[in-house]
Amino acid sequence: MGPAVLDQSLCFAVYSAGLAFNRVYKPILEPLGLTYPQYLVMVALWEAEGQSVSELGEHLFLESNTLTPLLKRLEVAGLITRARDKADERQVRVSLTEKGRRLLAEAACVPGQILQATGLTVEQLRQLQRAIAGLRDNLRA
Amino acid sequence: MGPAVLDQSLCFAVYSAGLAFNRVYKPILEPLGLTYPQYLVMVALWEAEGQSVSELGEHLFLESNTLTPLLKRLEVAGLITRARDKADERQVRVSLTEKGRRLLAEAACVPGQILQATGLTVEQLRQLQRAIAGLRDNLRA
DNA sequence: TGCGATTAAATCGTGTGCGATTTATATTTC
DNA sequence: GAAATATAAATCGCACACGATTTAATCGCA
Repeated sequence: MGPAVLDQSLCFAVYSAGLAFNRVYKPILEPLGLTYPQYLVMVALWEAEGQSVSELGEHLFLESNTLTPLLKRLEVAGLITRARDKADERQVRVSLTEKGRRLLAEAACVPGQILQATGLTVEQLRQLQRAIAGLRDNLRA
Repeated sequence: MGPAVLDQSLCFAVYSAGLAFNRVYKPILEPLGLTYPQYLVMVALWEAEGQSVSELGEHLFLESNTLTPLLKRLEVAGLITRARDKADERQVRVSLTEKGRRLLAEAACVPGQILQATGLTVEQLRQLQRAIAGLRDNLRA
């Protein structure tokens, strides 16, 4: 191990950038009553309502052991409903409540605030996003 | 929210890449008996032994509420010792045990395995590391 | 010198992540 | 069509993260 190994490690950069993002999101999402993973679920549902737990998991790279408790908290918060699929009762369909739909308007300003905090231009951001998503896909392969 | 908002979001890319890294590290670190955050602490200590909890936290971007329990687990595992600083008893100095020092040899192959999993060249990796570390530093500013 | 302010860890409660297992439903296969 | 298999969620236990508070030691300054 040479000097400053951590400082030069890609995985640590990703890890610590994740922590930093979380800390930036926290005060922004707090007025909405959401944690960052909960916000991700809401974003996924604003895009496509009625997804099953597995489908949500495919989009978020999470499984039911993480999603089920999180979804229950969103349900308690009155933002979503969870109901067994009539055609296949193994699946649970997740839908938005009216309150959950209304939250979209309040959340509209979030991406802009985050963009500002990154200190990047839109073009830099797009490029970095692609590189990191590619890295993630490599890691998952 | 347009289509595939998540897929185009930088923060989600960082978040999901972090998850993916964690999953790659898990089976590699399991034989060493370490989690990824524990591995980071060990790397920091292999670089500089005798750091206080705060100093470790500055390197890892963590605080005592996270580090204290983690360090206690490393202590129980026999890899480190924790002792109050004689000159300033508020601080706790973290040192390696002989077992902790020996683990460095076993961990030597880890970075190579990770590099392989990223599917990147060393030069691509270095560039991406710099970009993400820069992003993190912007977010922390 | 003494006492209020500061600093360093630790503690506590909540919310993720995830491996392993369990439960319930659907599908396959004989 | 019944038993074996497969699939979807849920459950459980453990280890982070982190805001908020507490405890203990040191510092600062009148």
